Amino acid sequence: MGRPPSSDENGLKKGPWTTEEDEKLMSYIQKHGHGSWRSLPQLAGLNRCGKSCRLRWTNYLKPDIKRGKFSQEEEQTILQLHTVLGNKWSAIAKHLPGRTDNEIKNFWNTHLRKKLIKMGIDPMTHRPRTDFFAALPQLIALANLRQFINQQPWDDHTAGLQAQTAQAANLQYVQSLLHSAASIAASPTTSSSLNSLTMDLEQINFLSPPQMLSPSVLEGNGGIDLAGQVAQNQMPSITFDHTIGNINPGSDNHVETSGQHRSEEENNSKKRQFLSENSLPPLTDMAASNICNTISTSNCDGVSSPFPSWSEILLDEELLSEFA
DNA sequence: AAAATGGGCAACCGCGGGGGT
DNA sequence: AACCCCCGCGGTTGCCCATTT
Repeated sequence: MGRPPSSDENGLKKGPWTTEEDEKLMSYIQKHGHGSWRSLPQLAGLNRCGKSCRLRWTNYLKPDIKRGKFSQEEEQTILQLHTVLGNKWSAIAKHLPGRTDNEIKNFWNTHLRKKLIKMGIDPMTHRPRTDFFAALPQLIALANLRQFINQQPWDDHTAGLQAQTAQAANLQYVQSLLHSAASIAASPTTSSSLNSLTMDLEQINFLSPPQMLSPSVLEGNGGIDLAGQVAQNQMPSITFDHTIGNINPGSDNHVETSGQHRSEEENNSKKRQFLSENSLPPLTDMAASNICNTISTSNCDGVSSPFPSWSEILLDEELLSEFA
């Protein structure tokens, strides 16, 4: 597979095209049209197979081909169309004048796909990744960290740091669990998995607000006062506050004490609601509403939505840098 | 400064569909 | 109906260049 030697068994040239070859092909097609690709090379005086000529023409030499970086509008269009069409590059290319299927495919594989993966989104399903391997790095890091901590002869001065580090690792783990939970909540078939996840959350017994770990969080500056709570040997507890659709860690106003009687079912219901509210919208739905106007931010009715689309969020560089 | 690594892009390959005989 | 030819498509790979070590 891939690019073989520079000529095949018939002596036909392969590999990169020279300027001279390009000029021959261009001038021939401009004069005569391409006609039969099979017979074209001979007629044009090229030592190439017809297929190679066709590819060179359609992917590179055609006059209406737009070159250069993809605009944000084009990126959005590709993302939206990909949610509906999948890897139908030629179908996607029809909606992007001047772009070839090959160019779009390359752009997807080298940029957009990686962006989605970086954000924990499965590039094929456009949903948050739930597979074990997606969370593997966090799990390995957590395991290594635990081992490392256990091996260290901690003195008093470093005890706080140890606790903070352990908390940080736990936070990362919880975030990965939340990520999984969000997608599971979006799936109606996995209530048992949801239960096990919420149980996991209960066992860990604390978690961060849905923001990325930052020094300010660790220092309790605008986040949880982890160091303080650890120093007091307290664990912030989870509160599911659906009035703000968020988790409130540790705040006394929201802490559910064991004295407060709430049935298990009610708790589970609230957790499910939280997970559901915090899950990502199904991209296919977004696409279905946007597909009628692939570039505009308007809905099908022509009414502009006050909310950014999923793909718009994806393309927000500031937001992306937070995930980096 | 040199070597290693990674990313981006152009091009090739195999497969499948459509049309002609 | 069966076969062949041509074309288009999606997947994959090698080369080149930039960046990192």
